[in-house]
Parts: sequence; C-alpha cells; structure tokens
Amino acid sequence: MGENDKSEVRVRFAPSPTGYLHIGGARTAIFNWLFAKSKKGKFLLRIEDTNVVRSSQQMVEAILESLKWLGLNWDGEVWFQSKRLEVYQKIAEDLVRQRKAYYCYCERPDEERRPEEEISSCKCYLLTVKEKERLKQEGKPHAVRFWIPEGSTIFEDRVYGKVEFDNAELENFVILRSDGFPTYHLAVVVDDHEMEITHVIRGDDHLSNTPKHILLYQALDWTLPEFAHVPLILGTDKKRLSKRHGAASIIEYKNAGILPEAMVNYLALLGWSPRDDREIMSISELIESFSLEGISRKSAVFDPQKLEWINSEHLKNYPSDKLLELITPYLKNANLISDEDLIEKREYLIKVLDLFKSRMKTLKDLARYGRYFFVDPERYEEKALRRYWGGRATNEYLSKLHNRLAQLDDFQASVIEKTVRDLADELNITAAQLIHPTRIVLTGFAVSPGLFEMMEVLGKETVLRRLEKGIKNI
RNA sequence: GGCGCAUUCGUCUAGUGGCCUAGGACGCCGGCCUCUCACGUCGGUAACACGGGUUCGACUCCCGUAUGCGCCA
Repeated sequence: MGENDKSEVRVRFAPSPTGYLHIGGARTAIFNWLFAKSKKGKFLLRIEDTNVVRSSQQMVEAILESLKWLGLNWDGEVWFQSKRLEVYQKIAEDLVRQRKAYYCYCERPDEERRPEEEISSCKCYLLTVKEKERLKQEGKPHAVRFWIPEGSTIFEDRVYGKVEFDNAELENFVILRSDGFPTYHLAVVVDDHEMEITHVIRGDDHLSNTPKHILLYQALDWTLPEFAHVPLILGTDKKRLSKRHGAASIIEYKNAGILPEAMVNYLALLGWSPRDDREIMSISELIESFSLEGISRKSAVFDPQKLEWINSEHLKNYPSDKLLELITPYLKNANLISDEDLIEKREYLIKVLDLFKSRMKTLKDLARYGRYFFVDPERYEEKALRRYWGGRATNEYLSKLHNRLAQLDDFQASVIEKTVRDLADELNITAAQLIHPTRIVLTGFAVSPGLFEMMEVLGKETVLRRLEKGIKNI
C-alpha cells in the first residue's frame, strides 16, 4: 500500500455522456482531482461513450463545460472509448484464444422485463466443436463471456478496507456484446491499464463489480491499480440523488449564482473530512489537506442550505473587483447596467459590492434585492410604509432633512449620520423616526445595508432626488 | 432472492477502548449589537439503530437483528 514515490500518481474521471454532470459525478471528479493535485500527479479524463444510443456529443460538451467551470482542469487529451472498439475486440479475442473467455450464443434476454429467477446461467462453454462450427456457419451472433476461475478475490480498498468475494458468486460475465461493443467491465479495465491509472477512485456502486475487474486484470497479467470507492450522494429522501431531486446538474448551481470554489468546497466536505473543524476552505487548502483516508464509508445527504451558507462565506471574502466580473451577467440580465456603466461607474460598483457582499448568499442577490443601487424605487413596499411612515409629519421631517443634506459639501457617512441625529434632536423625535422613512424613500424597502454608509455610496444627488420624490408621492 | 457495504444530533461530520455526562458546522430557537434585515457575537435545542457478547471499562472490538443503500452480465 501507500504511494510509491518513484511512480507518478495517475487518476481519471470517466463520465458517460448520457446526461449532464450531476452532483455525484462532480464529487467523484473533485476527489480524483484533489488526490492528483495533492500527489502532484495527473488527472485524466475519459468519456465512456460506448452506449451509442444514449450518448451524445452535446452531453460531452456540457460535461466538459461543467468541469471547466469547477476548475477541474485535466491533463492531456480526452480519451473516447468509442474510438477504441478494435482494442477491446482484440483483447476479448485474445482471452478467448487463451481459454479465459468463450463465445456465447445465448439469446439476449429482454432487458426490459427480465423474470426474477431467469437470471440464466449460460452453458455455451459446453458446446462441442461440432456445434460451434455449425453455429458459426449459420452466422449466429455471439457475445464473449469471461470465464470466472475458482477461488475467491480479495482486495484492499483504500476507503472500505479489506473486501472479499467468493468467485462462485460471480457468473461468467459478458465482456463483449454480440454487436462488438465492450461492456463496462472490459472497457474500464483495458482503458485504465492503457492510461496507466494508478488509483481508481469511483462511486461505490462499483464496489461489487471490482472483483470482476480484478479477475480480468489477473487474466491479462496486468498490474492492479489501487481502488478507492467513494460513497454515493443521496437526496433528502435518502434515495440516490437524481433528476427527481430538483437541481441535480452542476450547471444549475452555476446558474443559481453559486461560486465554483464554494461548490468544490461543499462537495469536498460531503463524504470527506480534513479531520479537524475547518469548513470554509480554499482550493489550495483542500489540496493540501486531502487524503483518501479522510473519505467516509457512509453515503451522505446533499444539503442545499449548507451549500448556500458556504457560498455566502466565500462571497464575503471575495475581492470586490473580481466579484464584479462574476455578477455582471446577472446585472445585465436584469437590465440594471450597460457595458458603458461597467467602465464609467466601475468605482461606484465596487463600492456597492463592498457594502453589499457580506449580505449576499448567491451571485444573483444584488440584482434581486439591490435594484435601488441602480434605479430609483418605482414603488414603496406597503408593509414598510405601514410600519415606519408616521403620516404627514414624516413628510415634513424628510423635507427638513433634505434641506440639511443639500447643504453638505462632504457627503460622508459620518457627516450624514451627525446631520440626521442632530436634526432628530432638534425636532425632538428619535433618530429612528427619521432613519426608517429615509430608507423607504431611498430603497422602497424596510431592509437595506446600514443607512448612512448606503447614502454615502448612493451619493448626494441621488439621495436628494429620491427624498424629493418620496416626499411628493407618499 | 443472492452477495456486498453502511448505521453518531433533522443534515454534514469529529471520534480508532478510558480525554465522551459525545466535540464542531448548517438549520432552527433566544440574547447582545443596532436605524431595519443580514453580518458579527453569545447561548440553547438535538445523536452513539437494537440485542447479545469480549473487557476492569465500550460510540469505539466480535456476533446476531433491524433498517437503508449498492451490485447481480
């Protein structure tokens, strides 16, 4: 066990392009990538597209896009199984020649409704030479089945520890279908060998398949990689995560305004622990702390709320200029800024983010809850008015406030605050009686960042304009 | 059905025989801060699936049971 320093670590992620990259797949990719990085090894990518009907080029693109978004860059060219059919066929033939596999002429059972116990055991290996010859003449299609040897198969899984299977439990399994396409078992073993994969890190739904793979490695006289099976991710109902559980595709989280580093952070923590209390971790911290030993054997439930929390933590620590780039699409989409604004009002936008980012949970939030940083409020929230607007008197107070503010040369938070509080004193009212209505007039809501800081950012001109408008219209 | 794997607060987890009257985090609830809501901060809620062993001593080791999940060309 343990990695040999001399040989480079090589891992791979091998999705099949029959759907988008989902949460579970993404986490498997993350574990592989983290492991490769932590060992200064290579992270390879292989597309398992031997299921021609269900695979599509479009899905390949989508998966690559998701991986790029997450920042999981891969080494070298992408491998495609569909381009390697002859390789699998040749190896299947070799195994037949060596009597480690044999032709099977059984009719393919109806995949859809397979009777419970009719999990047939193929007896084609009993066929006589004469019978085989006859079937060949008839041109009857055949699959290739691997011949399971006697004994038992034991291996040391890096996550699950020692795992033992009795070979008698295994059936002579198909490695090459009658249509010439390999099964998962053959393809995975052949490719992992040729790609010189040293560690197979994959979902634990393959734990039970691993003995078959090991038997193949042995039959082919290839050295075994290490295996590490990672537990599945479940939905809130404790069922395997799938499309039914809402956003199962990674891209949906991108669209929902989740940062890629937050996604990686959260997913890494789902089924893996650094063994201390750290939760908010940067990519480099994750790489540094990652180890196979920290992976749990228990499947974990995906919790969108915690994802959001982790996202908000990352957002808070994000440099505002970088953040601006990321939220620009959302602001444009909501028609709040133009390309010119991006240049002309850059300084303003940065200040807005400085003020607002600590209250953001997703990249969408500014466009959604902070419209007043870009446009005057079109309407005032009913509830806010009812709660904080003190009738005609309020209009008069605000009018006085307007006059005072208009005289300020230095429109700074501290100065504004003093002005507001002094006025309240003079009017013999509480500061809150001034503050709340002002907020409503400026934002349309009862909720916003601290009023004085916000006024400074909005600027004198905007503040005065909105005050006037509010006094007139409310 | 056979085989395999798992089982600590609602959720993610720490825990590798005594440090555990079980720690952290999300969520939830409450206090403080305060111009609101967040942020922050302080505090509260809540768990070792069950039954047998082994041991001076089990969350930790073993065996069953239950439940869940996975694989079975």
